[in-house]
Amino acid sequence: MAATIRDVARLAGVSPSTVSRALSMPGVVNATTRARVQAAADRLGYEPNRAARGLITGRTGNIGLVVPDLANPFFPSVVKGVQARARASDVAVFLADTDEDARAEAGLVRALAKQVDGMILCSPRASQEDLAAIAQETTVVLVNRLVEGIAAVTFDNEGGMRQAVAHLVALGHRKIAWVGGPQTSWSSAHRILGLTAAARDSGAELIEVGHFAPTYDGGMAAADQAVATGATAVVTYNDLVAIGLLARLHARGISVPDDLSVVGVDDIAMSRMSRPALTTVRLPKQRAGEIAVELLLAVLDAPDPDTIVGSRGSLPGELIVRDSTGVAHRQARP
Amino acid sequence: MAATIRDVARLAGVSPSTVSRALSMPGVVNATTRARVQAAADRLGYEPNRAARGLITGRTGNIGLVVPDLANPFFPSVVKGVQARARASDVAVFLADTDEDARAEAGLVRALAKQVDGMILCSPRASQEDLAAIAQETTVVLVNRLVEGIAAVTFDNEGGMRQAVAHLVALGHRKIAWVGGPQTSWSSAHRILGLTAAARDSGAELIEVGHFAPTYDGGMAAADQAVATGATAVVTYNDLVAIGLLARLHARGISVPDDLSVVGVDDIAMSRMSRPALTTVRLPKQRAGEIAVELLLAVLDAPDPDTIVGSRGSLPGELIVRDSTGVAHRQARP
DNA sequence: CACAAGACTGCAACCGATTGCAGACTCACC
DNA sequence: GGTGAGTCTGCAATCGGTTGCAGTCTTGTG
Repeated sequence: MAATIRDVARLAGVSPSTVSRALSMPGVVNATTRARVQAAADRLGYEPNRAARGLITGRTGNIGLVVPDLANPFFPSVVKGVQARARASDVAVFLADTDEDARAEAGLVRALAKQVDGMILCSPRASQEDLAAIAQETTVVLVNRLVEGIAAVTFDNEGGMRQAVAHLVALGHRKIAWVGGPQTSWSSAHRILGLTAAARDSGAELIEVGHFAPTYDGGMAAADQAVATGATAVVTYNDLVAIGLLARLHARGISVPDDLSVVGVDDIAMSRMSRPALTTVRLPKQRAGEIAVELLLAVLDAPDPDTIVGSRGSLPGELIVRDSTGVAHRQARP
Repeated sequence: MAATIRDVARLAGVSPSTVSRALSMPGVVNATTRARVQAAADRLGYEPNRAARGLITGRTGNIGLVVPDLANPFFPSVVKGVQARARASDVAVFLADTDEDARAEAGLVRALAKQVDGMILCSPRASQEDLAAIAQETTVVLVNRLVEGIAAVTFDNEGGMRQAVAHLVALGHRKIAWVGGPQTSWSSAHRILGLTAAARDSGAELIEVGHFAPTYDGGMAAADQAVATGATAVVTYNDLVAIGLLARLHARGISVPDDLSVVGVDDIAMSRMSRPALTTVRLPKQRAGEIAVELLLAVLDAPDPDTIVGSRGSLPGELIVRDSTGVAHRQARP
């Protein structure tokens, strides 16, 4: 059985209160006493029980993290960022995977809320109303989603899309297809805004191919429709979709980038490994996780949280040019 | 602020004890009273604070999960399995990523131990002694590692390697190279045992190429050495390595599978997306996570945990044949 | 040498739950 | 109507910590 504060107190010959103070408010306790307590604590391998502390102080030192699907390589990156930053502040992380189930989300948040100081919801699938309700009960930071009145860290989707379009237009592309993500995806909606604006500004034509699952198979499914548009370049919702699309194009004997250029979004690890290596808009996923933690801790510490809610971070994307984009030298296919 | 048991009690006009009983020991409480309590709890959105419960009952309903690196696609799969199974039993999961730091491992376990009922350590990098010490203090289940006296769920490395060798030998390969993982990797050590035995039994020659990082770059680094052995087939520590190896072979103009066959291990999502699609030994990663939770819960519930420790699960691998393996029709390269 | 100020430390209450124990109440039966 | 059995519910202690308050012990000063 793990050592309690009483065990340490007994061994050091002091009261539990003194142990508590010696460990968490050094300076208040006599140096000699503190050394004795420290020695006892070390010998027993004592670590205070955060849960118990949380009952008193209202701060457990735990945070919750909810993601839709860890199998999507985007999320492990964010989780890693959260982990790293949390560890640096001696904060432990509860992780929940909702399996893309919007209803499960609220329930999980509820269950976790009691044992954490606050929660980070990454790309939440829940409705705006549900999120607002959740934020009412516990401190929340959103990642990759924007809801009125809730602190959030997002990616600059518009800027990223502008970079992609500028790159393609510079290569001579004038007809660009967009393979969208899930209908309900917040980021998909914002990416198309950026694309539309960028296309308009640069005189290119944008053709929407529709909504697809944000997966390899979704990309396979989208490929033929993208080709049928006659576009010379395709921008996809994310890299997984782009890679699935590449596979289908390869199977059909359509050459990338000679016949068709392809651009993804995210820059997951897999993207540099695809053939051809994927041109993509890199999102600072890990950084987003780190910032989310910082934002959450800041909100928790703030006397007036509302001042901070306003300061949300929008992280810039960065175009990574690899081999899946090239000069538009063929006419559009029939 | 979230509702406490006292709030519910006040609203229902009963004592906190009655609320506690009404919610967790139905049958003991009068039906009328219980209904009143239930209504009050629902209205306040009451969820008991597990941490507080844990102080009394010794069971928090939380478990800890430690992985070396979420960026390695192997681990998110395991985590997903753990998540899914834990959620089914209404158990919450603490996740920690050690960043491949063996020393951090023990510290993280210590910090988490107090707020969880038990921990699952996935592919722990810590020494056998440290693990034994950890298991002394808290209930532990290992995944992908075997240590005397600790419950564990492992993969049948030997069996998987036998399947791979049988496949290659059937294709006519007689000279097989092995690209090993990290020196300290338990599974790498066991895979080579299986390979050696299988090679011996089937009259094939096994050539060890050395130890490499379990990453794409590790595979790139290993490729040239693997080719230099003159082997007609290569088995790699895992799929990431195999995919890196494929990339380097492609760059050098070495055709897979015509010039060289490649077999990976794990069957991560990426493997079917590589070009050529990777033949690999599929490990039931998610299942391993699920079983680890079951094992942990069983050990926790067992009156005498030692009886269960013996019953460790070894999960079979399954050879998935794709396009990276073919008939050995060329002579070994110089 | 007495006394006051200041530095430490311990006592006890508290956080949000659970649970053994005993008191209160209902009801049936003699 | 009194008594006993049985059912239900509340009291109070407990878990592992934290913290306001008060008591003790030093130490310095007049």
